[in-house]
Amino acid sequence: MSRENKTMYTLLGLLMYSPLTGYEIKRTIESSIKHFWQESYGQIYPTLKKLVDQELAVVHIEKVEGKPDRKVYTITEQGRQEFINWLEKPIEKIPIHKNELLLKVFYGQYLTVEQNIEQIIQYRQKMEDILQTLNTTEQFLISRKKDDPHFDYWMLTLSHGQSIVKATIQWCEDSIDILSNK
Amino acid sequence: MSRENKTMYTLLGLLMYSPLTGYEIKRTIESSIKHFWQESYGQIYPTLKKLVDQELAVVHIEKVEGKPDRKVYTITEQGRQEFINWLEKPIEKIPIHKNELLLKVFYGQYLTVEQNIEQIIQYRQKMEDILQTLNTTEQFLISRKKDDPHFDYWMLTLSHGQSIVKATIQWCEDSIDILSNK
DNA sequence: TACTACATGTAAACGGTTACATGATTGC
DNA sequence: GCAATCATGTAACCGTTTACATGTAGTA
Repeated sequence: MSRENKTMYTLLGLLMYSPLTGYEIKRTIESSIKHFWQESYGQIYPTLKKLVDQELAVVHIEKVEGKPDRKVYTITEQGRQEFINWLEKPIEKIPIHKNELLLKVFYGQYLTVEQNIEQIIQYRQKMEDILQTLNTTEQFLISRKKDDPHFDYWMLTLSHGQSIVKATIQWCEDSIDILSNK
Repeated sequence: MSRENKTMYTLLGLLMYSPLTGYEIKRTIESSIKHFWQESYGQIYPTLKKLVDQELAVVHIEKVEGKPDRKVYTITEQGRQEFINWLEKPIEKIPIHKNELLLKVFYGQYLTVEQNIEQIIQYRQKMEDILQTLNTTEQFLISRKKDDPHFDYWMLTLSHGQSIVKATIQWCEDSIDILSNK
């Protein structure tokens, strides 16, 4: 079995909720877990094929007039067990995240203080944009999904994003202060 | 030129400080930027070769009795310019970080509340371990490097790590509370 | 005796994105 | 007429890690 690749479980988890096509899976990811998880078609379609090979899902083809066939994937009982099995396991490694801004800050001495501050200001702006998006998603969830049994868990992933981004913005502000007093 | 690979600039940045061998570069990374940046030998050695090819660095071989030759790399004037050039550019994309814990939380409805809490408790423990390491590094920096001209910038990268980890621990505690009241 | 530190390097595999191919329908 | 949406899929490439090969010297 693969060492790091969690695409299989990502797809199984979505199929637990309802049968989906590859295209719908991509769209669903885009509107729900995008802020901490992404999958490209280059991963999704081959993985769906694997799921069928391993009998964790079944396909049935829906013919639609004037459009390409829809290949709808449905999770099997085996698939459900495999998914729950993964879900119950504690996570092993927390991989580090390469952060280019921090790399530049680490080498900050080779620029002027002003240049460093400018860099951090631009980073803060990006963080504020991300926070906006998260807040919009939160409003959407509250207004449209608050009766969904998954609601609380979806909100937890959102509030994680908000916490981290807010902490990052605070760090930007503190850092700008520190550099300004140099 | 490559689209995403920043290994070249990472190495140039270290060589700006002093000439180093591939082995020393690896060790230096381990003790300074490890918490937000990693490079493996499989990246370092081929990249050093490229730096020499592009005349951004030069090698000279030091023969040591009883040990393999040391290949010491020194940055060239061209290399310094290339490095500063990269350093001045604002960062473009902020890639999202795949977070397996959040993926599991997102699918939390398929487990019991207790199982989710347990998962988050274990995650918090890992975060506390990371915080410990960061604090130790901070003490080391303060006691041994506080007169280094890079000190303030090194501290900024450390405090970034501390902020994010603390925010994550806080999120864990809040989430455990929310789930306990379900 | 075995492990760690020193030191260099490569090949294979893995995980992932991007670009491309194909083509109908709907809305501006 | 053009862009977007629906829909499937692959090939090429990129970035990275892991495992291996090689060998000495010191230490527990």
